[in-house]
Amino acid sequence: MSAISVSLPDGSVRELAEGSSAADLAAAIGPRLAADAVVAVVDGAERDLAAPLGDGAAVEIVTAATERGLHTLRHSTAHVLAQAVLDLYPGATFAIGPPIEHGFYYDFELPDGATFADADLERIEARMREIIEADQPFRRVEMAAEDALELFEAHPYKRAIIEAVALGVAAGGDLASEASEGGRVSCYHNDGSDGFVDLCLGPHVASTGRLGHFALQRVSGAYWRGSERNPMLQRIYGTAWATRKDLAAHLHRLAEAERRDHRRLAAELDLVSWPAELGPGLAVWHPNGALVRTLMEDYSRGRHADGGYQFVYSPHIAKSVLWETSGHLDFYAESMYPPMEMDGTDYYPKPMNCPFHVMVYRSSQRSYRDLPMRLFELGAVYRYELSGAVHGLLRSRGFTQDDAHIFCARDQIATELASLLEFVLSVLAAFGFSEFQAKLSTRPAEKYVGDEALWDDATAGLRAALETAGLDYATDEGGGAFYGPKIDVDVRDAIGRSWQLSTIQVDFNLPERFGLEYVASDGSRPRPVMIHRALFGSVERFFGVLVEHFAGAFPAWLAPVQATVLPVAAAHADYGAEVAATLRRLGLRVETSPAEEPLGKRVRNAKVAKIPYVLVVGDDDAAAGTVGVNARGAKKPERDVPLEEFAARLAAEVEARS
RNA sequence: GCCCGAAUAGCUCAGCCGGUAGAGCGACGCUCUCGUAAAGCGUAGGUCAGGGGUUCAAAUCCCCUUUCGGGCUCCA
Repeated sequence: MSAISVSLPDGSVRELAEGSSAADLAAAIGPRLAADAVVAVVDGAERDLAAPLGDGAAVEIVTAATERGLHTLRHSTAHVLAQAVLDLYPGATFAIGPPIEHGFYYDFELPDGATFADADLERIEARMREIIEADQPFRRVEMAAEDALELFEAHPYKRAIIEAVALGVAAGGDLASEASEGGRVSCYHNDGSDGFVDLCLGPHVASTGRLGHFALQRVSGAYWRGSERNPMLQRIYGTAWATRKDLAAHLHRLAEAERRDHRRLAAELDLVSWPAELGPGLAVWHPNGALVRTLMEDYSRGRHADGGYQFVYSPHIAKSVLWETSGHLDFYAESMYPPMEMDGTDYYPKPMNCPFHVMVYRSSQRSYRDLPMRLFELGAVYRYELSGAVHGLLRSRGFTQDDAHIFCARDQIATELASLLEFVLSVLAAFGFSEFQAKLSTRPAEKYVGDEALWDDATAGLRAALETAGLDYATDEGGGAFYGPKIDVDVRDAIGRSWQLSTIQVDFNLPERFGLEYVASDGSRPRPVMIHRALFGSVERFFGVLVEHFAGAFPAWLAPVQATVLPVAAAHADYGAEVAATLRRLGLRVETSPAEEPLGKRVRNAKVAKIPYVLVVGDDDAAAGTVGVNARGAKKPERDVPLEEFAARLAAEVEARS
């Protein structure tokens, strides 16, 4: 028997018997690797472990410890889900079942339009565990597309995929992962099953026994190929991990996210509510929420004043002619509220503030000496969001943009962008965010306005700003809007979720449409460039993100109540009032709670309200001018802290915004 | 907008196969005056989201509407 040699990622070379597979290679390297192996990457392409290796191949054994391995694990688990559903629901057919972040899903169609209920998940999951227990091998078979069409005769969605990927019938791009190209497709049989076979490009784990740390999560509807013109399929979502521990950690993160849900905390902390009478996506702000919001806005205004911005205001509605000129009625109409007619003219609620700021710019002749001109407004906008898309403060129909528009000369773009990005990051950092991820979106291939040199300049400016800021960023080639390139900034919150907040967009379009110009030093009249910039994005959404980030425990500078004073008994009420008054004179937000309830109860109430400091005052304190300090998060309370010392400490904490 | 699910006291929820509404917390009142996460007793509070239908009888079954949740799509 002749031998083949293959190379490993570390550069070493191994001799194997001809016909050996990646699984054999893993076994030859060590039993641990053989057990952990999920798939192989052979000459750069993912392959099943069972696939025979060619002489001279470069082979990497992939374990579930890597993203790639996990991906396969999840993909294979999706197949097991499909097998379970087809077993349990006669007449069911299946569509696609890819791995996704943290898990997988599979889309099905049940006979006679039947649907899954949450209770079905238990039954399906039990069947999946039986399939995993049976340790069925995944066996790859390649065949001509025509044969596959016959094999999947009873499954119209599979047939559609085959036609799309192998026979050139137009289809959505994400389906390409489901089968191979060139008139041939691949399928995976589960040996030992009741003849289950799925159309799939692979690769898969060696057998179902390799799987197991998964949970089915929910069922929902999803359109075939994501288009609302297509039939609605039944989608089942699940999560799958390499180890029991990873699965438990993921489920714990989900529970933590639920605990932090801003809609729940908004009710518990009396911040915001959504009365049904207002309609979807429309909130009212209660005193506590409004106070936090005011503090956020005041801080933002202060920073903008320092940053050379000028404040402007604009109305909530404007005549249709404004939106015709701006182009919004052409490309944004479906997100706009319908017009209201008055005196024979249509007025539209504004979905954006930019045209108004353009009006401010255009209100008088501008000189190069006026540039860059930075206009800022906390502008309320209204957008028609699909009713099913509305979600608390994070997605609403009315919200307030912290919107700035910067008008500058072409040669000022780069410096302006650099200082702009630095400004954005510095303000976000003040709210407790330290991890950022940016995305640079460049010129679309087809439809765009402005000349290429201008795009190149602006894009280079954005890139330089990102690099100066030392920001981690990805480039979305061709992902920019038609009117200019942009940077989006995501922040990572306390439990690792990322939120898209800030955006910096260069715009060559509006200055053109509104015929903006300025008088240059040589007397010529060039067009200014406009930069749109939202920092919080939406004040409401940013507030919601903050609530979740802090789990409702706002830092002292933002907390609606910074300290609560609890007299031990009625006899200490006067001293308690004195303590509260002293702190209030320093501008601190302090409440007192009289001794009508037991102290333990009042401490509990303060803790539940997530108040940063609980101050307990009794005989000793009244005599010595001290307070007992029970700080949020501290292991045990401090006793006999001089009032001046505590006041200075809280004032310093507020000042430092820590 | 579409699919699935949900809506019972201010909040969290119980209420089975239809027989006519309950708890805990909260609020209010009285008692208790207390050194660090829930004192005791009492009172009020619900057209069971709204409307229609089936039935001797509907919180419960059916239809419509509204709002919410999870998705699809979209996005700040």
